[in-house]
Amino acid sequence: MYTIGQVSQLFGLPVSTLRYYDKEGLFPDIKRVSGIRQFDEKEIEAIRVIECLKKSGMEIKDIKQFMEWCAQGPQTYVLRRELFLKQKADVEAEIERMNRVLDMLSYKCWYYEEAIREGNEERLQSMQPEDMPERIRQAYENAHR
Amino acid sequence: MYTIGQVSQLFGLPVSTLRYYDKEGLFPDIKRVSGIRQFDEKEIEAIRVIECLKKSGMEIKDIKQFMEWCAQGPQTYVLRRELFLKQKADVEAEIERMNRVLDMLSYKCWYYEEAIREGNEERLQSMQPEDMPERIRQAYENAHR
DNA sequence: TATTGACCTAAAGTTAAGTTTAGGATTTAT
DNA sequence: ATAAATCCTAAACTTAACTTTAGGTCAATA
Repeated sequence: MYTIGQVSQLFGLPVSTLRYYDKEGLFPDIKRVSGIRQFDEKEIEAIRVIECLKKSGMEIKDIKQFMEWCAQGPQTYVLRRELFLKQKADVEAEIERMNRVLDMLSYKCWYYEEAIREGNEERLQSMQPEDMPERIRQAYENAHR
Repeated sequence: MYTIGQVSQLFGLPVSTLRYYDKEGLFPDIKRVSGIRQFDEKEIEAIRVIECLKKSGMEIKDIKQFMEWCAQGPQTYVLRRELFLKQKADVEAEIERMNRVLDMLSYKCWYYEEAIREGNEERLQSMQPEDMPERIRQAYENAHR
């Protein structure tokens, strides 16, 4: 239903990336008409899943494994569910880590607001957590443990 | 106060990585005693910041730039604050994307639970969002827009 | 005293995920 | 019918962030 160029537009992915994915086996049974790839609904959903699994930290070769499981039918449902459960746990952990990063960034934003106001870091550098505003102290302590 | 090996233990970072960071200019005025690096509180906090900025998507060369600003004193406070504000916005956006990824993963977990229960994907593949359980429909639609 | 363990440098090697290049074939618009 | 746009492959190249290797110094222990 779509050419590689249309899919490229649709997802904002370079054509070369889509060809690379195909070469790596991520579209195991994509159709071709005189050599030209025909992306249909199956491949479109595959791309959504690829983007999702990539952002969840999976490598291309493992995504390929998943695509092969899909081609193998019902006997791999359990494996596929396990995979998604694991990625879900990984992403939840990653979001937690990102929230800690956010706490560090919030603390640093506050720190430089104060430094700008005061013209130096003297007071800030010798400040103990208990002397910080409550919100900042919590961010600081979360980021520093 | 710490040797490179102790810092390596403390942060779970390979010694080679710490040397690499130093070579890339991330510890601009680390002290040495007869060639051996002395990591003190300043470098320890630098490593926490490096980890934070790296996870927020910054490259080593830009982190180096930040370390140079720190060495330049109060005249770069504003630049440093801008930097942290930008990274904070980036991380907030990233967390939003990760929540969408999580929605896709939740949908897929549900999908395979059902597929396992039913032994095939017939019904699931022809299912419209309005026929999905509410929680799943929302995840599906958030992941597919 | 000799050997072990922790430190050092410089330079080469690795890895993943693309991207670019070179050389064609095919399709679409004029 | 011809020119421009879009498609194709294979292979070389790129980049960031490390990691490994080879060769060496130095301090404490057996």
